[in-house]
Amino acid sequence: MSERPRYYLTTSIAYANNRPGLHTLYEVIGADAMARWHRMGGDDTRFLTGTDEYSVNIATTAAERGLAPKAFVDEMVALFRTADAALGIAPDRFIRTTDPDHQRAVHEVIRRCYANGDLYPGTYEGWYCPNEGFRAVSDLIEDAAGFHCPNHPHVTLQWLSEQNWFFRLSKYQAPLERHFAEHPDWVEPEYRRNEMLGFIRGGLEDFSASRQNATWGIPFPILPDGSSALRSDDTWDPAAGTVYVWFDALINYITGAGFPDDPAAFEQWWPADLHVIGKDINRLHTVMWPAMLMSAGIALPRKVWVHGHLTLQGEKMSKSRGYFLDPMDMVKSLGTDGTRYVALREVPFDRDADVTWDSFVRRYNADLANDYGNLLNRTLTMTGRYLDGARPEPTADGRLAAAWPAALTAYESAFGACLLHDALGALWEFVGAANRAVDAEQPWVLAKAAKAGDAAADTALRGVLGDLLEACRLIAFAAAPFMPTAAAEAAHQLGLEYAYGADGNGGPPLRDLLAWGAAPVGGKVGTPSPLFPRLETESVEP
RNA sequence: GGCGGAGUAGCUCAGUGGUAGAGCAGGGGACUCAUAAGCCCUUGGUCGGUGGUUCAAAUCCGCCCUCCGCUACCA
Repeated sequence: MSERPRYYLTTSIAYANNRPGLHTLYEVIGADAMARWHRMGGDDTRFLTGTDEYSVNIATTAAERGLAPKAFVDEMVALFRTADAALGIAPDRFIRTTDPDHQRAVHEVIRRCYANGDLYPGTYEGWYCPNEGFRAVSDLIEDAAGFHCPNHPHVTLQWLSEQNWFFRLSKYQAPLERHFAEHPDWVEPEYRRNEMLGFIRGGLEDFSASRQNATWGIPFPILPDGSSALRSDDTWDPAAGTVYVWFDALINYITGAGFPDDPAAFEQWWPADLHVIGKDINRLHTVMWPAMLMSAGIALPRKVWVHGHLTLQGEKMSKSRGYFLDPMDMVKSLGTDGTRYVALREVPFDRDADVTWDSFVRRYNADLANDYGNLLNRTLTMTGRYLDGARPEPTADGRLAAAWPAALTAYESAFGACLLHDALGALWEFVGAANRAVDAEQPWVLAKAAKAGDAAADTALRGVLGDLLEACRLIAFAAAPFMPTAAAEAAHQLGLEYAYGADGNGGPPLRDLLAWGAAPVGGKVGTPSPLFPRLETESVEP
């Protein structure tokens, strides 16, 4: 087993009922950048993402399209995988809840919870909207005619009851409160933690862990009398019902770590260091999931990070209503790295943000084309023209050498706090410093004097260009978790080796490369070519 | 309704007692290595409203207005 520190992080699994939008993949891009940061940093890293594929809704949607549920989700999952690839997302495993090992994991968790007395047969009753399923009374509209679903006001609601297995969440109120108290930063940002703590303190009800009549789901492995639902012909008795999606979906995180098939792997990877999730599923991850794990006797994840949502022109993204950004279209216009950058720079990772296509293009042009890409381009052009491409060494006492340590510290600190937008902001402060240094030092003036025989000017010129090349190198490598392809290309143009693989593994510990002056001595720079071509707003449409 | 958060320049936000800030967008300028990019300067705000505390309030307190989050069986 490896001696390196290990790091296991996950995204939530995407509901495979439609093709993916940027609002869904935003989280995966962020987690992928984090995974790369750890891989490049030398950690033994495992990054899990995937799809949530069961549920009554998916079975219904599949039927509407005339497909078997599995054929339908296969189609959706292919779209997710294509989009992931286009965005440069490199999971160590793409998990699907329809994977066979996930069913084994779910069954094992259920057996453990049952053995612990936390699963019992009961009856669930409530208002049922044929289009949306059971609805909380607080979500319904009440008028003289009775209750109505807010989204389907003309559909008659039914009062239904069904026989379900229940999970004894009520038993875990005190243990959860204790866990929140003893691990104050286990849910972040803090306001998200407080919301859930408030929810827990308000009292917890048991929740359904199975559905009686849903067939598209993992078979529930236990019959109401406690006997196994596995029949002699090796099939599961449908009378036991299926596992409720929200009970099975969360378990993917341990399936993906090797539970229960590979105890050695599970020992290595669990507990997860980080679950990256969206605010809409906070309760599932920070109330239900830890209770399930406690019941099954499994350690709790170390941290849950709750990011915000993207809205498009003030509207919740929704494909059917036209408020939708297709990541594939973005990649077409902004490139893989451009899309990753603007998504993570323009949307604060700790709260909601409204985005527009224009805001992305503006950000791309300002930060990538104008500031960073142009910095690299002008630096390389001057090195080629004034020094015949020979790469001079950076100085130890220039203004950029002095500015770098603080920039790196701010970058790492924001990254460690999951504030990815702030990390990029800190790095781009340094990009600005490098651009200001060009104008302050005026290498073209130095070059003219050097050509006329001024030895001091020649020394100064080499120092300035050495510093600028070093700044470009540091920016490229530091930004590599966000923009891996551009980092490799920038290194190539700088005449430097880029030893990391496509997923960020391999290569030296990134921290070693991020020291001022860590560049190899000597050599020549390559041919400059615009890294991020400038976009004209008018000619680019999503 | 309850609990929590927020309202500051066109946009996104920083600023917790001492004469209003940043980035982007807009305007002007000098330069020229560069992706007509970069750099310098600059327009622009009764800091949601109102009443108080204080020598002094965006900043503290009261009330009001607006917006947002959480408030369990879609996930």
